[in-house]
Amino acid sequence: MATAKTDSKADCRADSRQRLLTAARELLWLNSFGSVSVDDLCHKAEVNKGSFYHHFPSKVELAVAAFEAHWEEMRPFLDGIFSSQVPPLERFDRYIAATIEIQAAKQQEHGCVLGCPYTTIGCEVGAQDIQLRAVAALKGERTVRYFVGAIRDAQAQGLIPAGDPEALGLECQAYVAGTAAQARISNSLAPFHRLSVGLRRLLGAPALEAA
Amino acid sequence: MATAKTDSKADCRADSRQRLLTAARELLWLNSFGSVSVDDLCHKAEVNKGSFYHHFPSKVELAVAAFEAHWEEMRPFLDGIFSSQVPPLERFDRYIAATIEIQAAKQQEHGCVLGCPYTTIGCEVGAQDIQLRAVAALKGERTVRYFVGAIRDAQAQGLIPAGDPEALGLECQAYVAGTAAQARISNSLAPFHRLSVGLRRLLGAPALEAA
DNA sequence: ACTTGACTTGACTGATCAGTCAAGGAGAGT
DNA sequence: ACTCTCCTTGACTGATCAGTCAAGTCAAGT
Repeated sequence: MATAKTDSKADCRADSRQRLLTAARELLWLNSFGSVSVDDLCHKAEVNKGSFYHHFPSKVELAVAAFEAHWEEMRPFLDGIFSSQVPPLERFDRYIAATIEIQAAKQQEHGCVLGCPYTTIGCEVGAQDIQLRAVAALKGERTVRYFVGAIRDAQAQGLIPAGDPEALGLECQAYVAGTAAQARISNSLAPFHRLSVGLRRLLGAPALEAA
Repeated sequence: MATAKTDSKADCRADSRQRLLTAARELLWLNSFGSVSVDDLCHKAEVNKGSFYHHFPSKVELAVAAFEAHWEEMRPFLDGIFSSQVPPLERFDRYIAATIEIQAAKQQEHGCVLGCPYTTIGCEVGAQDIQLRAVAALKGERTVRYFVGAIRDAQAQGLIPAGDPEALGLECQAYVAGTAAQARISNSLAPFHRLSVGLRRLLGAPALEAA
């Protein structure tokens, strides 16, 4: 009883920060940074304005923290997908499959395709907010890091032609990000389904045999 | 004198609509839709609020009109680049060269890389504004149309392997849009300089010989 | 000279914005 | 029982937002 009481109180109190992070992730993914107000975030998180500014100095800081928390949550999952234990080209396939799964779930939930929140917000703020743009840039660099590792292994195993892995990884990231943008703008999952074939071609890998 | 007087008056009066279109194009390209206010647009165009709402019923309508005007302005130029008289793969090279030129000029002007305004705003509004998203989608479709034509010709001439031109065109557009997003987020022209090599690989064309 | 209609002017409204603040509640350590 | 610190509450400020409006300007048609 004592512990239960303590827990529920702690839940009610200390979780408001966590609830704000979750609310930020959801609202900023669905909408844009500019169109989501602090009041929206507070309402969604069931938190008062004062509490918001107790935990975060500004809307930007909350967004940054939310994205960082999201990354920390995704990292183990992505580490698994891009593990050296997985055949290089299969890593891309798994990454695409996971992306489609996530996007389809979001579409089911919200009735529209959401795309990549980092790309969306990074483009939105442009040069206006250095901090947010840096977060988006960081997400890109991290993704490229996964890609480059897979590309190096694929080249070493002769699965794809030799070539600058860094440049190739950046190209792949651009293609994936553009696909997400295309999906959001056309409100369709179809672009994601072109990823598998397109990425292989971009990598210079032989096309998959028709199954 | 009489004509001069009439002209200058006409300039002062009837041009406010045009000035608003120009201001919208500049501000919406540099910033985001949500962060540009009607007051900003009026100030930039040197037009009063009332005049704004005389010419356009809302900020969205101005943005739509500005993008449409921009397209009409660009069309002859793009028609030239993607002319049937130009060798298919060279069309892409010319398109990329023109893109880099424009982006470099904008960077010079504003101190930062701007990317593609259609992709940026299309992603930003997402499902929030159907009208603006439709404009962004339309821009994508028009670009794909150019690409598909070039791809068909390239395939017919045996420059690239056979394959669904529509799907390939969409893949190319995703890659180009993603490159623009990457450029804006990383505030660098470098992604654009990877386009030429990457696009050829995505198309399945043989790599260019080192010159 | 008079009318008409397109365009401009700038003040105005009410809503919403980000961010502040003083006051209070509650667990934890003493 | 006392205090300390973390957290919450909700009203508040002043700025800014999109959009309205009545009054006026001006050129062109008659």
